[in-house]
Amino acid sequence: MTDSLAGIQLLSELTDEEIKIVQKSCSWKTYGAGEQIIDQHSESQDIYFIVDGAVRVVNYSLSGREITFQDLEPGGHFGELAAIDGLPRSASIMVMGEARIASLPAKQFKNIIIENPNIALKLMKHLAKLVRTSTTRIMDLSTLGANNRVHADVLALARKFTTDDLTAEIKPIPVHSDVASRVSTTRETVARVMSDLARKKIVERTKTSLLVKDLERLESMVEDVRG
Amino acid sequence: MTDSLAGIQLLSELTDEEIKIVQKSCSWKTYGAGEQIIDQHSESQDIYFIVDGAVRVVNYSLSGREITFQDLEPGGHFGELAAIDGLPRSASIMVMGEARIASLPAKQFKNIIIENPNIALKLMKHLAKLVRTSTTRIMDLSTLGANNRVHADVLALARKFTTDDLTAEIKPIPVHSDVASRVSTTRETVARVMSDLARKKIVERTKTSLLVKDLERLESMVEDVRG
DNA sequence: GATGAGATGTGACCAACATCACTGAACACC
DNA sequence: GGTGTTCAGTGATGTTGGTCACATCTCATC
Repeated sequence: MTDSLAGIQLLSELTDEEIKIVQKSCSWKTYGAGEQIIDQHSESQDIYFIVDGAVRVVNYSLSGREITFQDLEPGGHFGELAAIDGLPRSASIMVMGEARIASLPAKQFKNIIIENPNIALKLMKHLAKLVRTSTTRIMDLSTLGANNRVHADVLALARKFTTDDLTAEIKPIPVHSDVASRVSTTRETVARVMSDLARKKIVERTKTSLLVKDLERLESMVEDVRG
Repeated sequence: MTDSLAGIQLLSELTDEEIKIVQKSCSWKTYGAGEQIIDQHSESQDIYFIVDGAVRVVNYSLSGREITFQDLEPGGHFGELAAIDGLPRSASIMVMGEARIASLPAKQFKNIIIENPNIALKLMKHLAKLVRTSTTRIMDLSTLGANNRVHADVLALARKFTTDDLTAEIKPIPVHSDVASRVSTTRETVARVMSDLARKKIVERTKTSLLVKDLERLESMVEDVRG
């Protein structure tokens, strides 16, 4: 495997030359499934680039409940917050599957930002997006009931996998406890909502995928409440 | 009144000369109590600076419920998100009292950012802070019950007004419905929690202020659950 | 004071959901 | 083919807190 930052979206403005320089400043490491890359309360301030594999941004409450914030894919990055403001980590990062990760010290990252206004702007857009998604999540938590949040999550998944405009094939089948952790409810509630959606012929569980058979109806179930 | 941007934190790195130039590009306006400066679904992309007065960042659900995100003071700014990414507004802004506001078109704001890396960095820190506060709010909504969230809010207020380390005098007395809107619950629940805190001698309502008499106990009520 | 608009305090009621406790599937690995 | 592990489905039960419906209270204003 060739360790390259060529696919990192945040850095795509850099020239090949510049990328090579950054590459050399990075520490490279492969993490195994379930490993914790960043612990919520660690002091490090590096920024990390996902070259291969996927990671999950999570947080745990005292009671042990797990809250999922995002799943990140190759080309993405994490750890920007601490790199920018020097404060403790705002969340933990856990590896799903196996992942090849590059990390860069905050100082050098800041230099890149200062010297490349385009990257700075890109990073700002990225942060703005984070704020926006957080905002809608807060709205959802404040105004929707747990079942509606599950509906909304299934709908969001469906939109990523939509075949035509009426149906979608979500593959692989989402694990209930993952959904629960994304929308802040319990595994059981998710199971009940899924059963209910199946009973209403809105979704159908097959061997390998979750078919959304009536996208419209699902949409209306969410929009009736969310607006 | 002299219209000046001298007190705007985000722009404090600019020289007096530069500030004057920016000032001229701004539109200035005074808003009355209750006026809406930004409507959630408007298309504008200006950034706004609060010269005098205070504004509230809010959002309304379809069902009419009001969710408060932040209260902003003189020296602050809002509307950065749309100015940065060009997307629709993420929230509405309403004026409390009366306010003097300057607005600057996105394009010119972006120029400032590109030409002043320090300001860019400052803005990034600001965005990072927004993400962090959103994150803890999501955690609170996901893991704390409504009463605990009220406790947490009172505690946060108390910390802003702390006299010694044991007590605090919150002045003016927070309006219950405002608290409710900040922590996503109902006015009634806030009233009940406040009654309960008073019964336990943790707070005391006087003519003009809310005394927190046992800060420690309040802290432990929150930390037992939050961590 | 009289009148009215906000803001509060509290009881009664009920729906939504978390929790607990199992039973079953599905699938990998000896 | 047995055995362990992870995931899914579902009933019973209890709590939380939202909703409704009033009764006050406090001020400002005429």
